[in-house]
Amino acid sequence: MQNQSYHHGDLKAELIRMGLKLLDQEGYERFSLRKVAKACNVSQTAPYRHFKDKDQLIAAIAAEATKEFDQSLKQALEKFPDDPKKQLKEMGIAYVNFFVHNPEYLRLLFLSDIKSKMKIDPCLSENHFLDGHPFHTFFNAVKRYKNNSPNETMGEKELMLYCWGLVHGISVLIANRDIPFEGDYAKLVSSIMDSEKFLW
Amino acid sequence: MQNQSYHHGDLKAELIRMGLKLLDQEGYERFSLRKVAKACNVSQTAPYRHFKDKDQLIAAIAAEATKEFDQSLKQALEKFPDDPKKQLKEMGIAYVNFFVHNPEYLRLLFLSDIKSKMKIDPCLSENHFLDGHPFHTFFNAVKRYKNNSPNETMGEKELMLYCWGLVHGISVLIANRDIPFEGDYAKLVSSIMDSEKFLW
DNA sequence: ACCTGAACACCGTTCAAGT
DNA sequence: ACCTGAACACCGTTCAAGT
Repeated sequence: MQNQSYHHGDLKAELIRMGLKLLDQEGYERFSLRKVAKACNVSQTAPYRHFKDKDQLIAAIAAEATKEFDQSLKQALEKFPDDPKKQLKEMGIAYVNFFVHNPEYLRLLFLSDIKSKMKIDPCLSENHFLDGHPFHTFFNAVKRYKNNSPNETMGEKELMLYCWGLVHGISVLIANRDIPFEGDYAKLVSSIMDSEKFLW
Repeated sequence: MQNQSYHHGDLKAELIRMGLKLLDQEGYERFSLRKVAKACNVSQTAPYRHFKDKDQLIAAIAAEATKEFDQSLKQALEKFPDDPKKQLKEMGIAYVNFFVHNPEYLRLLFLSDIKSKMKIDPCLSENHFLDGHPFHTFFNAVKRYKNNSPNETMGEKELMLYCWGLVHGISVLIANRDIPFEGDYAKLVSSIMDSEKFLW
């Protein structure tokens, strides 16, 4: 497949791809630079030609995961192009589903000391408001809902914190198995999302 | 103060206390057994008399943090002994405040691989339903609210996931600075909690 | 420009040995 | 029973050296 990659300048992409894979398999806490290098069949110091340090590799991997995440959210929006409220609900469900199926991404994107890892890619860092960033995608959906719902009393920011906070919290609790309920989580979640009491 | 502790069997408590302090100062990712031992003026292997491995120390520290957390929640409940709805709201605010002021506890309690660290203390593990555990405290508050609100259409479990998820998500986003809003977070949060649209 | 191997400081953990 | 010191395997990172 990628037979022209080794020793040819594709190592950087290879490290990111392999890193993502190992991170998924072994978990964030057992992730190591040396393992990634070994898995790519290069020496332990080879990654330093492409990344300043371990944190920069992690940042690059996080940027990749962020891209996948953003795509999942956008995909959900497409289901109801004309109904901002349904869009918001569908996106919330997609949010939870994404992290339930990729629990290690939660640690990668939200729990690591990303502060120091943020400088490498526009997907991370303070430019949350650029297109391609989940925050941007999510916030836009919230704004469309707000503009379309004259009876909504909450402001955009409150709505954003409320909606994101809710789906994020639910994702963490379910993906991490911190909340000990047996049975069908999807049902629980969608029953929350469907409740007319809330904005959904 | 604790002059009779070294070489006297108090090392275990000392390790937990010092571990909590170092975890707060240096963060979960830079936490190390050897540093804790050195800070307690014992050799690097001394902790192994009291804990099977590093994870068991972390579990003991997490149990301590869990206790503090539970006390914060219970304290909030006492403000409105007769109003389950106000209690729930007040507890939600306390939840967010606790983690905003102890951001490292979020990593400790919810992001670490606690699965493997759970066997040491009743505060963790599957006995979420025992008294002394925040889950128990929170769930009871939800039940009281539900029993007192005949118009509430959501079931207990949905309410639990909804309430816990919401305050947890908000805690993570604010404590981690993942949501880039300038200004007064407390105001945003309490405006969400005060919204009559939601059960609060 | 890109990669390697030796080296250093720091980990977690085990084990034989001391009191 | 409780603690120490040497030792081992594994880290991240630096540096001189190879192509």
